[in-house]
Amino acid sequence: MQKVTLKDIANRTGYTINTVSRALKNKNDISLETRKRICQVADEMGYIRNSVAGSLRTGLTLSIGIIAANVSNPFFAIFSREIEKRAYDYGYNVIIFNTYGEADTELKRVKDALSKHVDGIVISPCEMESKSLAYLREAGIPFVVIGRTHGDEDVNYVTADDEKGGFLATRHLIRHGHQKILHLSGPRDVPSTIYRLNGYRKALKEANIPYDPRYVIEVGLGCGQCRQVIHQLAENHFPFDAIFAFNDIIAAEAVYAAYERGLKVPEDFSLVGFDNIQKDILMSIPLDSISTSAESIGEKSVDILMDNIKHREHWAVCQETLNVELVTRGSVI
Amino acid sequence: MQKVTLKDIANRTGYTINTVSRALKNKNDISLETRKRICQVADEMGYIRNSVAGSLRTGLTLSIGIIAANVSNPFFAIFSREIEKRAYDYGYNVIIFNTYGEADTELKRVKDALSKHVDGIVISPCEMESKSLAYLREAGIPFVVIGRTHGDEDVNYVTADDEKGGFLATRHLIRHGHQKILHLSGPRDVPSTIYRLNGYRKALKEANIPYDPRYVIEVGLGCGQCRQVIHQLAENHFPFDAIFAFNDIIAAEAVYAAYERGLKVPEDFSLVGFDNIQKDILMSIPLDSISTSAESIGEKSVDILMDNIKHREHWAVCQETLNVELVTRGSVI
DNA sequence: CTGTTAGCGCTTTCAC
DNA sequence: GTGAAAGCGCTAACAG
Repeated sequence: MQKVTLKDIANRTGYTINTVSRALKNKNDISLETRKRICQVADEMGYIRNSVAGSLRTGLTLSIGIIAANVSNPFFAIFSREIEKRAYDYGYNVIIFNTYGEADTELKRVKDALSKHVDGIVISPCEMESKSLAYLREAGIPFVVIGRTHGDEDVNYVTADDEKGGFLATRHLIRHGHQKILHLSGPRDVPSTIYRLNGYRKALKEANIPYDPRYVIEVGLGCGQCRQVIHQLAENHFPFDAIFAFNDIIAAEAVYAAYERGLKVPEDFSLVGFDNIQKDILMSIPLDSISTSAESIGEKSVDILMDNIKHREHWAVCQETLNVELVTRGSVI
Repeated sequence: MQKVTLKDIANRTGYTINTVSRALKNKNDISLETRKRICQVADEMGYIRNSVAGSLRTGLTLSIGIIAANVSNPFFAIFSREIEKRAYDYGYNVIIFNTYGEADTELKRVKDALSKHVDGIVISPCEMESKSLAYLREAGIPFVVIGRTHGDEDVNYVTADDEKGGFLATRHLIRHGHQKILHLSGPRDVPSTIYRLNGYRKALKEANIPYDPRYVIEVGLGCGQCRQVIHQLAENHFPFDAIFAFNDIIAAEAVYAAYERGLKVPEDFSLVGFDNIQKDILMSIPLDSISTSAESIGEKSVDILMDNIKHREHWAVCQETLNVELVTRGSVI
């Protein structure tokens, strides 16, 4: 099928291209009658606006990019969904760019996104001091960093209140009488790791439980790393009666590993995760977790981006730490 | 920062826009020296190609659309990742469009995608007789339907060998001595549902186990529906010693529900799922499942699309049923 | 109310 | 080897 353009409609109706364009936009400097006629003909001819041409003209593509490690990771999957949905409400599309946690790939993908002229970018950088962020600042495109705070005063970010989350999770375990609480911590260089750990320590302190560094174990985010850790602990008969995991994915892995050794949650140990992915994805066992309470990170990111795009030249920086709350399902007894 | 265009580079180097364009494309009708010089200057000036302009000119956007119910569903999350990765290898980007299983939304999103001038579309239609598909055919854009076969001879599709999968899953359970095998079946109007059920029946027949329709229960794909079913069965003391679930997500939900009633997998019943999402996402318990054996559905879809795009005017239709195999992890004893 | 004109940034064809 | 010119389809500014 031939593509129908404004020109075709113009030829058919006898109006000029410009009039057709304005009529289809429902501008009221075109008579109602003409508008109706033109819209009808456009419809008949199966006209679909070529937004590539429009974008070239207006300088806006009405699309944003998501740059993250891997959209098949449930956290990012949910995140992408949230973003796509919110963006849609603003009339925006979403292009996904997976970095697989590689800095080089990340930079390439940032350039790809820029080349596609996305109007804004949501990025979860794979490194703290990321070249990509410097690049994005240079480029002068609106972007929001998510999941990790950022030193610079002039970079947008959205993150959950990690310290409070860590505190709530740990206090929850303590209140159920647990004392030997393992913290399966995230990668050292991720800010959230530090904050969640701080929350953990704060809760211990509040309960006068001495902090024992052997109970904090760093777990890579790669698949299978947590499993090893659990197996090793079991091997050594390391005593613990509860786990606070850096996130729900690590928690799930802990359950899996425990299962392999004949340990059950919550009978053999209680467990709390983080991110509450279970609000969107069923996880085969109930898992207590920490969730942002009002808006989600994805939604907030889009709101910021849209604000920035609207105030093209001088936008306001927004650094948001979202409130969190505990969600209980029964993995703590 | 001001956007750098070919014109800027032309001004700076003294060459014409055209020469710059050709030089950056490394065309060999430009002298090597000039090419080097121009590329260097482009680099210095931080030039990023405006692919919107290029697309308008060439008619190709180098992006494809994924239209599916919901990318936060693990199956589609993995699927999107596969597609994004493969597309990237071809120099393509991916735009996501969530339909939330609503036919109206789906059609809108198809039009959005067409408006964005994607070069091709991978779609998992929410209805069997989808208006969207008719629309896509009209539009003459390459598209691949996934996950469900399609009556029309001239529509591309990729699907797993559902019947074989259903057969392998059920035979696996039978071989472990199970006789009272529940099949948590998918929605009636999804072709895969029928095929997987056929496989189930075939395996029963092979083992001379009479088919009992009470053992096939249709479960909606919405969250929580499977849970109800399991609870009801438990309430009624309906006897079963194994479950073959339509997919891994339903399987996960079954585990969850069973857990709530104090039943464990595999001690209290064995369980097999479908899609093997666990190859990418950890599921807290080991789950036997059915997987496509060589290429994945996502990869194959992209390959087909790229072939269609290349042979712009008269492409070959490709209807592919991918071979499947059983993956065991210990949820069947 | 509608038409005219110009141009977004790139690629392609053809000429020199 | 390089330049000149045209045009992809749309929109914005201005004219009438």
